[in-house]
Amino acid sequence: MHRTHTCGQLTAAAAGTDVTLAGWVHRRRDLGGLTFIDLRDRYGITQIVAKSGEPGHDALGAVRNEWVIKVTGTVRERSRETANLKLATGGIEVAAKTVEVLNEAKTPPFYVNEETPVEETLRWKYRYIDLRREGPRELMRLRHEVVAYIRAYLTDRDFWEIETPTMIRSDPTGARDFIVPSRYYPGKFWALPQSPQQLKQILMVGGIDKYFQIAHCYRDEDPRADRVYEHTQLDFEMSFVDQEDVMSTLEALYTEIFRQFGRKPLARTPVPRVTYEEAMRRYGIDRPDLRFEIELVDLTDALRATAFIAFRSVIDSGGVVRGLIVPGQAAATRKDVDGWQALAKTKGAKGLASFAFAGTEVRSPVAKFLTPAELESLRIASKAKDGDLLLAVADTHHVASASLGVVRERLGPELGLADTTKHYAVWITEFPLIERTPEGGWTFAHNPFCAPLTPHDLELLDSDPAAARSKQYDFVIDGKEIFGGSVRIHQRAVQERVFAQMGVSKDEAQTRFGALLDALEYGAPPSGGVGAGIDRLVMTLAGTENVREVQAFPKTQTGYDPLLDAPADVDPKLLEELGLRVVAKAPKA
RNA sequence: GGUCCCGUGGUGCAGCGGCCUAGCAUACGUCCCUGUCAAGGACGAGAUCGCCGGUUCGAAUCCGGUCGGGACCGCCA
Repeated sequence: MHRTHTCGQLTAAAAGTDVTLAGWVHRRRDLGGLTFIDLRDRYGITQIVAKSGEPGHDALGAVRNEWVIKVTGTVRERSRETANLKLATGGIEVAAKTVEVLNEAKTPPFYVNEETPVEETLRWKYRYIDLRREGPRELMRLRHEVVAYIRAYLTDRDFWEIETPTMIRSDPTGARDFIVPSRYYPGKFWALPQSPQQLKQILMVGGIDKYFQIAHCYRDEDPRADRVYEHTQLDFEMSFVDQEDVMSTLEALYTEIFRQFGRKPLARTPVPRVTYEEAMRRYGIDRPDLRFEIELVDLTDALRATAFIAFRSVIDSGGVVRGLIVPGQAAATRKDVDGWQALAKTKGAKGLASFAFAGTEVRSPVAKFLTPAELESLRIASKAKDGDLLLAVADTHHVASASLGVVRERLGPELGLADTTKHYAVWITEFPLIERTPEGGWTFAHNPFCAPLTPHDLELLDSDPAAARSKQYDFVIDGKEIFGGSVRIHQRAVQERVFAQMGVSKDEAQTRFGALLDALEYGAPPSGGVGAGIDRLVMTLAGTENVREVQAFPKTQTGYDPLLDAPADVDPKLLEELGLRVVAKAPKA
């Protein structure tokens, strides 16, 4: 061993003993006849000292920041005046007797010993230097501790951790697959899993009963601040359970995770539950941010008799007028409202009407189209207070709600409405089983294996498919989906019925999902589980908005790896063996 | 596929038509200094302002393109 102790370990109890420490030179303070070194490793910082004439003095003067050195010396208690209360080891120092340079270092491209911002690409290229910094290191620690906790927690409760392959069959469901060419089967391809969904259900058929995995998942879609090519999920499944069992198991786990690792407490436990229908009606979104309590209101009845054509026509055709109170923003500028309107339009709104309630007057671009009585009805229906602004959208219930929902999400941070001292968790339940595609067909709302909520919901596929609900449940914190899961369909006939609704024939289903469908015929137990993003969990715990911060070796927004300089060309011989020929070469290469 | 923002010594920022021979902080180098802990002091080296083209008497500064990065929409759990 190169050391007897770490740099975060020594206290006055060790005074007088000889020790050997090894680490990086964090900082050097050379006073001429007296030189100090802060020696750093993952565990902490210890001050090394040598006076003129003492054996280590010359060597300490010669080292530079980030050199790797090994120091042997005597632990010395510091006097009260010279102790450093900011360091755990600040009560002692090591008087150097010998200093061995294990490795010199070039001047680093950015600071290790300061918490100043550095351009991301540079950090990822020199991630090995970045990780020496306290902030990045502590995120790695947090991530490790959370994962270790999950493993221990689930192991204690009879779950088995089982690895599933990272090369599986491509399925054109959901996101674009990353694919890997096969050498034995030229022209055929493996796919990297977007999640181990089918495999974990098959494990349940195999009688594993309780399974989890810390699984890498891949999808080839354009990265964002909070999503990247590859992420890690806690994949989790249990047999002979219904929705309540899975939810209570996970709520217990996550409550405990937030209690142990969260910077902020959970605002409400047990975690409240809201159905999808209620979430859309009250918040206009299926992952509401409950750190602020403003809710959507219905204005249709207040305008039932209006002559204003924009509202009239919508109401006549069965639509609704929905509203959102923006507290205290009666003085909002045209520019503010335009910004919110642009946001509302991204969710399909044709426009966004605003009504400012100031004293007895109601100011609105559309005021001239409404009677005083109607304006008063709006005030009553929206419960607007003096100084409030009412935003309104007329459309179908879904479009009007969703449009105001995105505006609501924006208002929280923009107007500082959110209570940022706590985490606000909520369960969303009773999702639709299927939903309309833009082309007018049907597709699954979450994943194709989600069980109908009741037998009646399965029957609804024949009469009113959009009304059919499922045993899907999402766990949302502060407006972010932390995990989602469902109880699965465990009977082939039911699964095929759901596929049929989405226009997937029996043959096609057999081709794409044959392994799972076959398994369902050999005694599949009822089961349920979740896929829970680890990256997003750690982000939420740490309060960071950027996934790359919680990954050890991140890629850029264009999927480039600055550290390994990947993707890269491969040996043409390899292409030949694989039966591949590059037809078009991207200009970036 | 699209929109917006950014690109200036190693790092982080300022400068936004001539006053820039490009400023500040920090890092880096040399020297002084025996109780520092973001040590202090003195001196020094280091950038033709991402790249290409244009406008102009004159461009880091304005315009167009391009490359790279970031945020977002599309897409995506």
